[in-house]
Amino acid sequence: MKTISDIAKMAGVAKSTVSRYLNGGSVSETTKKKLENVIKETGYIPNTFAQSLKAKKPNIIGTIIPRLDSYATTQTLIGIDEELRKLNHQMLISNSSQDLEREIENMYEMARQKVAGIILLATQITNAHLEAFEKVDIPVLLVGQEHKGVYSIIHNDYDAAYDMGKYVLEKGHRRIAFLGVTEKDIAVGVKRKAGFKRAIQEVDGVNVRFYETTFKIDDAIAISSTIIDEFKPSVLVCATDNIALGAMKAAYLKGVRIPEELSITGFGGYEITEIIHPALTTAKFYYQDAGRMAAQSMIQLINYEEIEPLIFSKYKIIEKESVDNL
Amino acid sequence: MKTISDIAKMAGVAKSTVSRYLNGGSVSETTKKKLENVIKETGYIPNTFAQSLKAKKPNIIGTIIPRLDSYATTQTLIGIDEELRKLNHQMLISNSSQDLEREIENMYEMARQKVAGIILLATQITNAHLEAFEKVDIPVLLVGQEHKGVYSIIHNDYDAAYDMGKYVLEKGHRRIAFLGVTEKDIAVGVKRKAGFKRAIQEVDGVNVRFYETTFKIDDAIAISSTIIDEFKPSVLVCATDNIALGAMKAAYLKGVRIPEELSITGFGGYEITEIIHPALTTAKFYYQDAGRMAAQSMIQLINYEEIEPLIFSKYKIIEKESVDNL
DNA sequence: CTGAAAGCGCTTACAG
DNA sequence: CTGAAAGCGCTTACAG
Repeated sequence: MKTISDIAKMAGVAKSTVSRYLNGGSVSETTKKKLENVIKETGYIPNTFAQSLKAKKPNIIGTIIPRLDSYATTQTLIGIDEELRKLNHQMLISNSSQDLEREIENMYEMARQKVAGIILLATQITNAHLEAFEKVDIPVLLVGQEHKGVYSIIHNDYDAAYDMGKYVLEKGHRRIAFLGVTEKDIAVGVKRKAGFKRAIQEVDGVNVRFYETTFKIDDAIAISSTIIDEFKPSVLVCATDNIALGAMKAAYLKGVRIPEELSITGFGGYEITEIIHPALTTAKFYYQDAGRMAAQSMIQLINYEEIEPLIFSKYKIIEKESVDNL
Repeated sequence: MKTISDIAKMAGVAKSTVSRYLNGGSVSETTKKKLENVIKETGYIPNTFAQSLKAKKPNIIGTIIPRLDSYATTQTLIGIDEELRKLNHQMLISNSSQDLEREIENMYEMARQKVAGIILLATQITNAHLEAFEKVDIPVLLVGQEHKGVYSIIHNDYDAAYDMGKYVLEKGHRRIAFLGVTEKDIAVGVKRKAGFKRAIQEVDGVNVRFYETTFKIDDAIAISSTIIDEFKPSVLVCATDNIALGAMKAAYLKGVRIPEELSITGFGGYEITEIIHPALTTAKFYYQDAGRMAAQSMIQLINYEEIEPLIFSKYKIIEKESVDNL
């Protein structure tokens, strides 16, 4: 691999001249031509490490994700990536495979690589996280979860769940199962349940039961099957679209018709929910938008601009065919 | 931000001693303790750029992807990421958003960032690609497409399509529509069609028509609807699972029952194909495996070991409910 | 075990 | 417009 010195030597000029040429400084036409040729011939590519060592502000934003095989994650990444590119910044992705320790390690690793800031698609915030936020000494922005003292962009889980609760009640459902996830996940496990609960509490005569599962479709299939047998709800409100897909599969396997015998709802608004039949009624979150907002906010943070500590991304109840009007 | 000099000064030792401590060299117990404390207090994080400038072999492998919102892509990435981690290497992802020029730029950008090698989840290989492969002067490995003179890992599209063709023929189908994609995509557009065609040619009395669509579900819905009206095939062989999902949606919208009135098959083996009903018969590709193989091959390449120029990833016809036995 | 020094490949004032 | 020199934050022989 050629270095700037090689190029300088070959062109018969000083390193600094090459550097100036590369960075658009003032260079005479003749040396410009010479350099152009030498660089083309050699296929010279500057070493970013050496550049960054001297350079001004780094322009790489680190994004840490819990997993890659999730619609919400990839959509958010697309939003971040596109917006950062517009703002002349680069995105570095690091996957922690749902391992909280690895997530922490990744933060330190990124700090070492001198990213300008870190966007964390968060699931849980532990003390080790808070300590890392302090130590890395660069802006950190959470997406999907909020935490006191940390800039956060969240989906409006509570309101969305409240609206979803109201919606199924309006459709006449009174025997309702809610299939949620662990409360360690504040956004999905706590907020969606709480918003839904509040809607239920505003109405009398509702028979509601709460269940818990994981984010995995297979687990959702299994427990949904049990719920259908045990409780026979008229509607099954699922905390994510994937859980809802599992519930639909369970219903199908048991020969229970949707929505005639069982209504099902989700949260997320994954593309697939519109393609399947019956299409799924769900609370759609705008992940790409949230990603774009995250990118913008991060750029503001690294420029020392003030931003809101807590930003809500919007949502919408998408009414499809999976809920029966009783 | 503290540097190694600051730490050295604070601990009253030389920079080299700090460096040795950090890299597990021999350091006395006392200075070890001292350093430990100073580093903990200051939250010192070494600058990777400076490290890499000196360092031996870089351990970052660049992966360039055409898009993020694709099951095949994310699964392949997971495989690469996991395997690289095992082999003590890091993955850097760069998304080209289906823009071939950006793909090329990303290659040069990665070379500049001194990645050890580049894994390209390829769609098309142009001359500009070949030129970039030369210039970056580091190992390049294609996944999903093959090209003479370039190390490639491909799914066995041809054989899979041949098997799929045989399968639908065995099920008694003789009025067959094949819904493919542009031939610019050698793997999906050319190979899957060619393998299928060969199977068809081995049997007499088959009425087959070939159609073309994009990778987008919406386009597949539209054209499938036309195919159903115009040609009334007994089976619609789709070049990807997403296209098949679109076809299923089209059938549903028209009230055509699957598989009784129309059989449908796909390629890919996306998770969702098992969840929907009827579950989709498809040629499953093992994307995570392919990703793992890519990671292993890349590590061999950067260590100057010999590898096969063309490696096939395996596949399997997954028989589900979407094909009728006539 | 420890330190002084050279060097990795760049950039950036500073002279000329 | 151009070059010599210092320096970015590390690592790595080489002495001691």
